[in-house]
Amino acid sequence: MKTIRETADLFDVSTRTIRYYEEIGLLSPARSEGNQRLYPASELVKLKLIVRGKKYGFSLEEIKEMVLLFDKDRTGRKQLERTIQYGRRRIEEVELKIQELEEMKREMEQLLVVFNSKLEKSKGDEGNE
Amino acid sequence: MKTIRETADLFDVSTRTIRYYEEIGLLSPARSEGNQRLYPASELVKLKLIVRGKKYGFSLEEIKEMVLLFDKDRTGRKQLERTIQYGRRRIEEVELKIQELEEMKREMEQLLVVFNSKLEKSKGDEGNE
DNA sequence: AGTAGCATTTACGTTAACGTAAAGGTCAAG
DNA sequence: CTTGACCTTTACGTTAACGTAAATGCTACT
Repeated sequence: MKTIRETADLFDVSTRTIRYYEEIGLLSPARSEGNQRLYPASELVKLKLIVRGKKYGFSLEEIKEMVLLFDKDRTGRKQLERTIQYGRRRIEEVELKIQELEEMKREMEQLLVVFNSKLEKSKGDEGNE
Repeated sequence: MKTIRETADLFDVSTRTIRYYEEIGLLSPARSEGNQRLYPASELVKLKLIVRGKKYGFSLEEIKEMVLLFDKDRTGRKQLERTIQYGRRRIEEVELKIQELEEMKREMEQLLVVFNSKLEKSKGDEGNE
């Protein structure tokens, strides 16, 4: 059970950020005798997912959907099946993002090729700059 | 030479968005006789880069750096070399993003495996729900 | 039991990336 | 040459995701 400060340092975020995530229903830490927040391992796992999700273009609202899916104890079979289905869709979205980033990378590499050939050409005429 | 509306429709963004990109120095369209914006192919290419960049987690400030690199006519050799170097770094960043997204995907798949096994278990005791 | 360094809630402030409205100019069709 | 659909600039409004400050409570150590 880590304090809010320890948790913040662990993920390199501010305590305000952590409290904000609680405000919008993403985290629900335990409390100490004196009402101070205490983060068990399960909350740390959630925070890790949040931080990573943020880093790669998901909004907190989107992340919320994802995290809440893997959060509640899904007892009913139907619920479980739905969760799995929804999870698969999310994974497909991530795959799409990866593919488009790869296309972006290829385009940028193409541009570099163009610039490189310009550079080669300019090797003939030394003397300017 | 497309008008601002045609351009907006082409990329599915608002005209305000396009004007905003001009405000912050990302686009510089031509002008008609009567002072209306006209977008040649080169500006459309830039806008495409911007839209794609946005979609995958880059801020407009970051995109600005990238776009401006491939924008001005880089005449000097030193400038050209620097541009290429900087471009390579950007590509590495994109590669990193891809890798971390792939890790994210793997983790999500792991979670699905866990849920699937839960589902299998619950297949034994039919009768609830 | 005093105090330094944490924590709490409440609430206003900030920035990026636009949205939206006002007041008016431009352009193509008829 | 007059509409109607587009365009212009100016400027204030909005939302997400926190930052920051104030007033106060808790905790660990000496």
